[in-house]
Amino acid sequence: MREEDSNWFAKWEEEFPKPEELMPLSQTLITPDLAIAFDIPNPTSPNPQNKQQTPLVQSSQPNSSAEFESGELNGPGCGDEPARTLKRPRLVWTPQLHKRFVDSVAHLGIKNAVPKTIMQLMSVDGLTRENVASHLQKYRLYLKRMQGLSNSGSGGSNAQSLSGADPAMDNLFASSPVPAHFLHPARGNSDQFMPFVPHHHHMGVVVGHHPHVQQQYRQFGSPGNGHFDHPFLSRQQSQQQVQRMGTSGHNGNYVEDVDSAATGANGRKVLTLFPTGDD
DNA sequence: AAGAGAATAT
DNA sequence: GATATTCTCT
Repeated sequence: MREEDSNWFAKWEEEFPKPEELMPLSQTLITPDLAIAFDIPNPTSPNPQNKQQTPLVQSSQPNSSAEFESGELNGPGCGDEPARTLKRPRLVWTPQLHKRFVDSVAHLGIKNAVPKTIMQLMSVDGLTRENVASHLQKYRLYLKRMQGLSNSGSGGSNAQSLSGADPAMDNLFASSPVPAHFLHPARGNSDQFMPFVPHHHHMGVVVGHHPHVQQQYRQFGSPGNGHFDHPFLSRQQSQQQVQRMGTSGHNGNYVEDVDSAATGANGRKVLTLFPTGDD
């Protein structure tokens, strides 16, 4: 069909931030606090940069980073558990994260859009299946609600301009467009499935205690590749080599999705990525 | 046994 | 209300 169909993933890929644009994320399996508590020297790089203690959260970049919000503190008394059993802070679904989520779901097709697959496609470090499952549950609710309200010839994809019956709009889900085919059930539509392409864009997952220090959480390079057993390829890829699939057609790709979500026709960039508290 | 989905809890 | 956790069913 159209080349859009054949290259959908290429275009989709372009939506993602390039490695350079991603947050510097230093590979930290152990939280700084934990490391200090155990007198473990920083296993990664010496990190000459002093991490900013400023409570400033998300504003430096349109980085696609998920944020965690730590509800409880793990005092120095309970620091004997491996990081594995440590309780994860609450995941905060930022518009970026959600965008990623929606994109994944959209491109997977409803059929394959199950938590595990979505999670893999999203390739967000630290994201768990339950995180996705939980979000998916809510997202489906949102879609369902929307279907119910928009059945009267919404004509377009902006079903949200119908009755003001979508309070969820101001929260999160409205921040990313819902693919049209989501709004009406799959009819006679052949299942479009695809082998997921593991992007090694690691979105940083940031954990915050309070409006205070943020720590970087673990980073999973779960490529989900089961067929990389080539004997001659012992440890082939670091996450620095970003293999673009033959999309070398154009290189002038620029991210515009998330950022231009609120970009008016004027071309003025209104940063509404996060609640800057300005509006 | 793993995982999806709904129900329930925090 | 948002996200996590538990439970049931496949």
